[in-house]
Amino acid sequence: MTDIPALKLKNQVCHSLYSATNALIRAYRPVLDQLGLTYAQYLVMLALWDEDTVIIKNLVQRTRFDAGTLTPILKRLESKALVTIAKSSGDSRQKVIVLTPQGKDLADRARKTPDNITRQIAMAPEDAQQLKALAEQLYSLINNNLLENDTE
Amino acid sequence: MTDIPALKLKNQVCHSLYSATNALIRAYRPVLDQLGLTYAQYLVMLALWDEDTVIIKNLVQRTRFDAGTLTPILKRLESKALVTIAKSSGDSRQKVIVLTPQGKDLADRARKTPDNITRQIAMAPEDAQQLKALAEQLYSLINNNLLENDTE
DNA sequence: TGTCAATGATTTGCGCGCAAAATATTTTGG
DNA sequence: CCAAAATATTTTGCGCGCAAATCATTGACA
Repeated sequence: MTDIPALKLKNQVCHSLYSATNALIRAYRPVLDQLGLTYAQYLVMLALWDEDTVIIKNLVQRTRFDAGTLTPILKRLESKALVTIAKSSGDSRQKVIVLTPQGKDLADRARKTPDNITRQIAMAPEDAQQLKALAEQLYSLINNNLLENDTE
Repeated sequence: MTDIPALKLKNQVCHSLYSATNALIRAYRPVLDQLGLTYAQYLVMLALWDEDTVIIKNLVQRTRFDAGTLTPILKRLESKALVTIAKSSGDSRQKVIVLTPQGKDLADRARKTPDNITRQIAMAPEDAQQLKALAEQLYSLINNNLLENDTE
């Protein structure tokens, strides 16, 4: 129909990226179901297993989630008794997120998740690493370039 | 805290992919706003500009969207008068999606969108192509391998 | 030919993802 | 000190994304 190559769905990097990401999230679902976590909740828990007792702003930076997205995710993690959410004693605008003992214990049960997924998908490790590097590059380019346009 | 390298957020391909994809969608938003389209609606329109007068199942295959996701998207495109949705005269389980004249005209206004985004982000073309290829590979691996596990 | 499985699409319910607006608290500059 | 700007978080509203259930229609086949 429309013969503009630039408009062909097959030529869109964004479509490949989008469908691959969604497929990957679907692949994680049955595995994460066993932990009682959604994909987004899993990423937040990964961040907290790296370092907890942090304020939400810190999680926004490390997870790259929107604050408005994070608030309800943290509430769900709290209702599953994986974290506590408390006002900071210093700056009371801030809230401090701390893992509960159950939240810490879940790390043991989650230990095999990455290998599990990796084995199922069976992408060559060097390809996976390259994909990660290129995705990181894209993320940086978008943020840096959009930042420039804002401040100019 | 948890010193299991496999569980470190920094080591997760999925996190890089996820945040890059979301960043890319955010980058498209202001551009697509001018066309009155969301990102998902844009992908569906791209598919229809390639080939319209197709049934929904055909769009499910080409866009890689879930049918339950596509139904409301198509309704919104219909309410914007970009497509018509009609029962198939042959098999009346099927619905036929056809671009309206406005829907076709929008292709002209969308013509510069891909270049626009490409220039803004300024990723090296060979990197973008490699990213696309790796994302396609991941998509295929997930679908093929999960298919195998189902039929075994 | 009537029943039963298969197929195409819709609905339901829940959890994001995020822009924009609102709220509460702290910081800053006069 | 105090008003105004800045900061941290929450709320609101809309549009996905998708599993599961449902509905309508068609196909298969005994």
